[in-house]
Amino acid sequence: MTTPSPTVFVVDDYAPVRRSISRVLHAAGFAVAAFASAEEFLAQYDPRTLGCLVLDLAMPTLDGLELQDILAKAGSVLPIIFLTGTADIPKSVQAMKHGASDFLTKPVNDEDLLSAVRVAFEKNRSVRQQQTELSEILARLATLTPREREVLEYVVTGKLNKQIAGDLGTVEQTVKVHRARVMQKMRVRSVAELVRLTQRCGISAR
Amino acid sequence: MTTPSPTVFVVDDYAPVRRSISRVLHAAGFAVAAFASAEEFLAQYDPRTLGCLVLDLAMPTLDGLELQDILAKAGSVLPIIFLTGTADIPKSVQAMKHGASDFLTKPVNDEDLLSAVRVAFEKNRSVRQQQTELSEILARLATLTPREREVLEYVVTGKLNKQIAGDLGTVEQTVKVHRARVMQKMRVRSVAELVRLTQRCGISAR
DNA sequence: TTCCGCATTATACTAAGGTATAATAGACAG
DNA sequence: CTGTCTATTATACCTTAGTATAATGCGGAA
Repeated sequence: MTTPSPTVFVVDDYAPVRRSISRVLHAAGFAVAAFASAEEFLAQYDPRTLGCLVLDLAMPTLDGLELQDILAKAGSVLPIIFLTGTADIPKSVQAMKHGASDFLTKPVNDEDLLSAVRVAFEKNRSVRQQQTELSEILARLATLTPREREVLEYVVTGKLNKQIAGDLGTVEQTVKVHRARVMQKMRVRSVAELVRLTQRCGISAR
Repeated sequence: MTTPSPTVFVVDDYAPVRRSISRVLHAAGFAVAAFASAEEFLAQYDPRTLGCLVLDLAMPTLDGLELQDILAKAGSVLPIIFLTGTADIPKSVQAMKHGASDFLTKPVNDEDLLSAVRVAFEKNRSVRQQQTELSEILARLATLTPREREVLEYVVTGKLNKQIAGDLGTVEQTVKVHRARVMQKMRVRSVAELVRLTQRCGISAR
């Protein structure tokens, strides 16, 4: 299993634009993969790939905004740089509201494009970093038994062992055992660290 | 000292637009304050006022984007809904990147405007809510002595009293005293709660 | 100088958390 | 049916944390 290398995906139905953009990006040292339609891109795209997407707004079948929607619903965090030849303000605003990294107009200035791509790469790197940390935490959480998980939630709200025991209808010693396993499985050595971890994944919202 | 009531601020250099927009908003039950220029608005605006700003993009002296900049630098969280008669994509994108709540085109549909204003009001309400909570926490932090503050930072990283004492070059009992005062002044009863509070204001970033 | 806030230290005790060891019991998979 | 996982409980002991009380020293403000 090969990990795909960071790539700029270019999706535009107009071949000269694809070529021109690909050339500029390639000359700047980026790996580029160009597609003539959103469908082609979706068929090829490996979500694990780092990078960003340079996306034409107006395309025949699936347009840019629709692809943005599809990717978002699929949980993608690939930053999108839109390109458009038409001056459609509402669409640019919608794209930005939905999290587009940037929105450029054709003909696009080379430096603007490269700068946008660099920003997008950095965003992607940072989001992936956070995702990695989050999934590490979730992996640890997954090793907890239901009871341990329950105890965890009480612990991070600052409850005492005896209170937890009372609420769970058991005794303090039982709670201590679960609690010790929680600390061990979550790989922390203090309640403070535990609270930090769990804060990052929405636990303990009470 | 009267607390200003939630208001839609309208800034547009063209009187008919001001009137038309004010009328629509007023009819929908919003308090409205209209200004013919960014300067006039700045002279009158009380940052404590809740609401939002409906702002014309192109104006003679200070334009919309510049006002957005000024407000942002002043720490304003007043949501801005831009209005524009021209189809300038780069400006719409810049406005959105800089945190505009929405960006509408003239002539603006009444329902679009009202809906944008409602969204902006809600954003403002929510941000203010968070600001209030944050300032409450900061107020408590401000009551800590330098030493207590120092101890706080160690506590929320999960350090033991003896470790803290060692690092601060003092003894455990001293740390206990400071620690007790910290818990009292921050009005929490467990380390978990303390970590929660401090997480919200950037403390303990180590 | 005197009062007060701050930091410090000490003694003493209580409460709570953490660890080790061991045993029991139900559920479920092989 | 047997072994493993999970949950439970108990005993015992040690480490930390929390609290109360008291006292000392320092530096700035009145």
